[in-house]
Amino acid sequence: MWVRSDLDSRGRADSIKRLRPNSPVMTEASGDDFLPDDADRVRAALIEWYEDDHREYPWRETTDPYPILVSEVMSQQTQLDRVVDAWADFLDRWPTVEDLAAADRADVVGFWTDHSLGYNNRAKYLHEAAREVRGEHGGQFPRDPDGLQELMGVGPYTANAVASFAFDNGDAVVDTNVRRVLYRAFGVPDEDGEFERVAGQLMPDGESRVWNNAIMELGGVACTKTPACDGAACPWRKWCDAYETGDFTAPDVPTQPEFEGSRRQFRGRVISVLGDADELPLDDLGPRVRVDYVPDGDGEGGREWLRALVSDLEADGLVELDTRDGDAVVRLQ
DNA sequence: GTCCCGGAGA
DNA sequence: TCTCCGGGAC
Repeated sequence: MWVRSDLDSRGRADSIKRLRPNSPVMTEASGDDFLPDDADRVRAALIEWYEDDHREYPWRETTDPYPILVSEVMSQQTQLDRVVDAWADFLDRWPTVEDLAAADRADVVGFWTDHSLGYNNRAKYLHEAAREVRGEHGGQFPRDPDGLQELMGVGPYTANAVASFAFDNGDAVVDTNVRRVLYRAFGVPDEDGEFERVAGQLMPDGESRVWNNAIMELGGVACTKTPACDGAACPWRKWCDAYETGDFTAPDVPTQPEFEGSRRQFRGRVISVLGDADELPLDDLGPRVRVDYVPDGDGEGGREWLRALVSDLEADGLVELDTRDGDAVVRLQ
């Protein structure tokens, strides 16, 4: 059974908010929060899932902060595929932070341009950061997020990432992937510093390296904009609000496109989904067609909305809607 | 994601 | 003055 099937995530968010302001009985450790009661199982499940299998990137094989910083800066603007080559070339040319600090700015910017790494301001920042490490830190990177964040071009995100991956000494990383995961799984509201607060509470103490890798991997391969819960064997399915309700809305998932275009788009998606799943119940098809599918919803994105869409496709001779045994099953015609 | 700038409020 | 926040640029 669902541990929290009686709770509505938004209603819960509201009640939490009323309790929170400076309530003396509310402490970080009070446990009254968005997380399930068995949060330790949630943590263990994710780490196990990550360690069992994950994408491999060369910068995950080092704990040297310099190459890690380079990878983070590059990743902020470029698809990971392109970063892999550029990263290797960059380190080939400037193997250490001292080498980079000694380089001419124009060469670093030139490298950025030659490798199509986007806004060359980043190259400037990276070069400047290297000089700060040399000049203000004796050639050694700061080992904590606050120290790292003082480096040019290093904000809260990158500071935590480097502190985590290099020194296993970071706080919970909060990027759009993590926000999406927390919003969907536990109904964490998109307001104030709620993501940061809950993310920090969820992260196991002193395990920032594996944890931040794992939760970002989750958002990167399973809890994607169009979710792949089953395909990626998401370890949080039994705790996940969105998996339970079928509502995969998220802060970074664009809301409905123009009505006319959307209908055409959804028709196409139905066909595409059915293409690699021979037949699907209506409610399984729904979430794959639109992330904000809610079976019980009565308007756009509800079961009846989907049934109507499928009926049109059936009339066009594209799909088959089989309602013989109680629930409707859709397949390609 | 980070920086910078301009406006609002203390 | 100084800090916080939104908005835009890179």
